[in-house]
Amino acid sequence: MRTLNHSVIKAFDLLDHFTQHHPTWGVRELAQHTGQNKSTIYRLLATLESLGVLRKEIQTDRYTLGLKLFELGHRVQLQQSLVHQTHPVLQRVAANISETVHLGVLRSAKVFMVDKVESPMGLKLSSTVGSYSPVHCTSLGKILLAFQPQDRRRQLISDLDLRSYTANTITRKRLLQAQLNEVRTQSYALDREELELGLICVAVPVFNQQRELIAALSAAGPANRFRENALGEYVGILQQGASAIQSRIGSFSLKTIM
Amino acid sequence: MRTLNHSVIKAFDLLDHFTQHHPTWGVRELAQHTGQNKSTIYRLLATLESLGVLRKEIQTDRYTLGLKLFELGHRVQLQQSLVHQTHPVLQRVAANISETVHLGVLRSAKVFMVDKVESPMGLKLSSTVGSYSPVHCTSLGKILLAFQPQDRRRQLISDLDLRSYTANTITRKRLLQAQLNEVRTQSYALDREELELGLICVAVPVFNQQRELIAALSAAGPANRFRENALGEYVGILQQGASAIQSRIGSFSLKTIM
DNA sequence: AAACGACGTTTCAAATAATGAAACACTTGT
DNA sequence: ACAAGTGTTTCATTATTTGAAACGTCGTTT
Repeated sequence: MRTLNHSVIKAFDLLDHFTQHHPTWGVRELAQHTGQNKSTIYRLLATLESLGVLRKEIQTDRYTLGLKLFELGHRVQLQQSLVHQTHPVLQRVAANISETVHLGVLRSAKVFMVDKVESPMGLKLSSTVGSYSPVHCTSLGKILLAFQPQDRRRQLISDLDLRSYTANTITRKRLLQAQLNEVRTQSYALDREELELGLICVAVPVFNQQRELIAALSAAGPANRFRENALGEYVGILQQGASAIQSRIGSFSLKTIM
Repeated sequence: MRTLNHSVIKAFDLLDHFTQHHPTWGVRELAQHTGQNKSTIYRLLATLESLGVLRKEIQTDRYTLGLKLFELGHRVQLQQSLVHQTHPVLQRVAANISETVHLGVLRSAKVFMVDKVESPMGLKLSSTVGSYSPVHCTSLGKILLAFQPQDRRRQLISDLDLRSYTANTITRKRLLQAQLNEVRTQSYALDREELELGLICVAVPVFNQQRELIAALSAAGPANRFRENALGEYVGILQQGASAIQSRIGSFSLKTIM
């Protein structure tokens, strides 16, 4: 049978607690939060620190993610042919559209940010490669849902938690379903301040040459800079980018990276 | 006493074998290379795969670094105020100088690439954030050595392995010593095809506001584009970037990230 | 000053999980 | 059909992880 190594699982479970939201942890705090014994947590944290995976702040005795993960994480990027191929396209799109551009894939029912290029403007969205966003209130997420095969889409939607972030967030599945149908026919998706007030995004699907959905490409910017009548133009630039990616990645499939 | 978790240490030791040079491993291969039992390796790899830390290629049954590390690695970057502060400066320098720009710090006697912005030119150096380079044959390395406190510098140099990469590589410690003295007086360092033929780099030191050496900033490009009489100009732009970083990072110290 | 509380750290016997040689299952090339 | 190469599973032996309690240290409160 498949007997996994529990210590290693525990270690990575601990690492997952170090989020953008909660970047530092003390021994007792983490022990209490995970329900484990504080000795165990202490030893695991000390081990991870000795490896450079965590770093202990000398003044506070609290732990943070360390450079070893930075190093390992960037080795992955290398081997990820996807990002390597798409980044130049994103740069061009960002330059043309003058807004922050993102590339996201679907991963465990969330939008996983694979790459971004920031807007040249002073006021811009500052987001995070490697982080997750909800699917139901982002343009990337709507694209990634809408172009899923029907049964997979149903499954995903039925498991969704339509948490509300702003007054504009879609919180009813029927409404989401309807909007996804619309997205599929018009081939682009919008997020009108549904995740954050003042933030508007437009996204289009990215297919490989077998016409399998690979990712979604979006532009995001402040609502007051968004010109309603220029929507067609935004979509056009994004679609141009999407097809540039398509011709670059060929028959690349998500199965080769996930 | 300090009793570390051996399983966790072993797991990260395995991860360190997945390098740019050798990105995939099979069970037996890795077992032989580490001198461990193949059952042990098998179970550790299976565990890491179940966590998304490794990914098993379905066709070959070989393992590669997975998206979980990509995710964790990018969480570190966030918390690393250094990169967050310096990236915009690097962008400006890269635009002004039209070459690939790097920011590196000294880590375990090697140059650790913290950030880069690629040249807008077609022909450019394609390097890797999160990787290590030798100190004795890179402009970044020479800066990071030259501006070390004297005793630390002696220690570092005495432990160095002056491996030869090209005919230009400095392989004698006396010569390196002499050049470092020169670097210190002129406040910039050169690498004239010492690591790779056809590649020339210029670097300057980056200090914090306490005048402690934090990092080195370099521009790298093809030798045939390097104009000898424009050296002063390159150095000027880099130094301008270095002082922009200095005023941004304030009293930031390497102790807070390493 | 002394007592307190909160923290990381260490101890040691008991409980548990990791180990490795061998057998197994499977694929690939001869 | 065979051989040689994979990854995978087994199970008794071995070594490690575990957790309650005690310890040392810091800053705050009495």
